[in-house]
Amino acid sequence: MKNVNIRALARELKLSLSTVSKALRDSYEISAATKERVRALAAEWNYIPNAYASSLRGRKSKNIAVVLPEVADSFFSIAINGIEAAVKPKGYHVIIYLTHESYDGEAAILKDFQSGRVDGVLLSVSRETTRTDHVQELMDKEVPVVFFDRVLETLAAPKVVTDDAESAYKATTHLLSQGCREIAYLGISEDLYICRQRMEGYRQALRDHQLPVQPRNILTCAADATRNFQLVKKLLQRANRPDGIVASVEKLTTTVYQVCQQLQLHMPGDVKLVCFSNLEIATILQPSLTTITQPAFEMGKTAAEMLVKILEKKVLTEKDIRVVIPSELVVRGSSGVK
Amino acid sequence: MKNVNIRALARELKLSLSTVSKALRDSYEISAATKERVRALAAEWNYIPNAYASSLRGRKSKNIAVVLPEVADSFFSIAINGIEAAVKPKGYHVIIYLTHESYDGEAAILKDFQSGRVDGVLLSVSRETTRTDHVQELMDKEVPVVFFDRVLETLAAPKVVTDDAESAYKATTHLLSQGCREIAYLGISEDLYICRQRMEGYRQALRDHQLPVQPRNILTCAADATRNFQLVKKLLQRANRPDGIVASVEKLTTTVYQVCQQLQLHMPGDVKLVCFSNLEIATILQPSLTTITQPAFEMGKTAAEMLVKILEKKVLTEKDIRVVIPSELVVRGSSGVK
DNA sequence: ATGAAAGCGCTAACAG
DNA sequence: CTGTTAGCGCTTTCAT
Repeated sequence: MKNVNIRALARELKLSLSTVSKALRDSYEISAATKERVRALAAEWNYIPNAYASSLRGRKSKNIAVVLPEVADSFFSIAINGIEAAVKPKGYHVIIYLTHESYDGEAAILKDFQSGRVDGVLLSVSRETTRTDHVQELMDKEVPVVFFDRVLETLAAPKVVTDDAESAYKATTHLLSQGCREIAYLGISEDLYICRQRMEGYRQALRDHQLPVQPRNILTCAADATRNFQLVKKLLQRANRPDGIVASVEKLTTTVYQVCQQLQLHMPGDVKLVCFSNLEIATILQPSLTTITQPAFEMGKTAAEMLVKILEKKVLTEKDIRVVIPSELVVRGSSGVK
Repeated sequence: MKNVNIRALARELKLSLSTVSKALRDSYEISAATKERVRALAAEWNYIPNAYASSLRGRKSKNIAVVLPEVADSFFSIAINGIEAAVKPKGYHVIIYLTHESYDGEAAILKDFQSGRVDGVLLSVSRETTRTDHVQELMDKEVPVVFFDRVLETLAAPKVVTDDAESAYKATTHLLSQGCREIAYLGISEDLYICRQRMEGYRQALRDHQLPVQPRNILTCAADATRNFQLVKKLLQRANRPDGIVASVEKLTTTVYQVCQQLQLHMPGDVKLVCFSNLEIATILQPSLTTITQPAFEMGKTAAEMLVKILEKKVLTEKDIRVVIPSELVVRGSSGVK
């Protein structure tokens, strides 16, 4: 790469390596005059410290990893901004890794972190992830992990989540109050904790209204878009088709609208819909989409702040602290309110 | 971090450091038996090489940077997948950096790459970027840069782009053939090369149809969503308001639909719209959105493949090679076709 | 086929 | 206040 290193600066200035190093790090041991000389030459020569050398030496990289299922999802893309906002001022670099909803991908990525590449990890697990050992192993190597959104509940690591069960409860109750009696729940995984929580909220709402929880109304849309389309289509072609849908994930918005279009079902007349989503375009859909809007930015920011705190050894003594930031039900046209 | 290093393995196996190192790298100098012993213990002890030590020594990191304006945009999020697809098999890591459309952010990020943190860079410049020196400086330090989509035309670096001018030409011609006579063009920057190209295509189409290019019909929507909304609203409130719009960027879709909604303008009756966009939801909008769909995945993949080739020294002798992958005009409801 | 030793660039403990 | 020195963990000559 480049050859301006501390040694070169030292030689030029007729100083020792360590003096230059200390001067650059603004050590109290170095005289103001010397510091000035060093800084001047460093600037002039455009000296950039070698990241690997400092990391090797100091055993910290100032890199934090963000491990996500995907980035084509407004929740995650907004969360990234929150994360960046929190760590940039602290001088950390954000490295984004994508699992593409694959457990193997996730495990391979975390494995790699054992090489010391990153100082800490922000993790939102894949849809497939049921095991915890890959994360545990990393934590055993003293790499701090903070979960956000899609957490592994049983691990003793900090977690930042939203009130999934309550939100789904609210959404379902809202649909009930709009007159729905056959409400379906669309999940993307049977294992994902947040999906289970959301489903739980949905079930509880039904129970609290003396309505039966029908297995036929609970779908897992874990496949590709075309298969999800078929699944939802079948659902909405049923004789006793649902008159309300709670969709647990943004992706399913398109699916439901498309199916309704094809089946000539009218929203909100024939079917009402609430979707967990941070999509900006919720307002321009016809009808506009009633959403549960998650605090994506805040969740990312909070998780990142916790991680930085841990890295800076203002250690959280409670390893399994859990922060809940509530979501908001934003009522729009798709649930029948003009 | 962790303490299983080569030294520990060597000690345990009663071998020298170098023998272990060579064995792990499958050197021809080492006997099969020894290799086996080494590998076995390495596996058992879960040895993971220290990334910084190897990088420091070998002056390569196996990291490539992807520098983007933002990630909440389907073009970029899909492009990332193409990039990953290309480099994962080669053992490279993808590190995503976000400029948030800021030149300063971009410059700071590239500056940091001079530390050797990454072996090469895939770059799509910010809306604000007019200067080239920050990139030139990096290239001078022998860090290979490959542009994709948003290129700096004057730099002698490989570029992967789509046929921006032609696509805009096609879009405009399409609107003309649908009967539009007062067509507006919405850009996001006056400097961005691709925006200029798209605008050029638009102008050329008008000229070829003996229509005047009206400055009043060319807007730069470079600000936040609310201000863009105002701008577009003003445009569509004009006495001689446009009957067609070519929007150069996905973000503006929402804006245009919202304005039409508020002004009670009917698409495609009152206004027709074509948008550069890879949005999946194009089909569920009312009316469905006519798009110019860019080959996002292929562009990312191609750019990444070029970069890898350069890194592996199958050098491209032509530094300023330029690959053009065409976009596709997908006609839907918003331009008046059912 | 194996090992000794130098060194990538930087930091920090220890001396002066 | 400045300098000497010993590594961080790994790869790579150059011996043996």
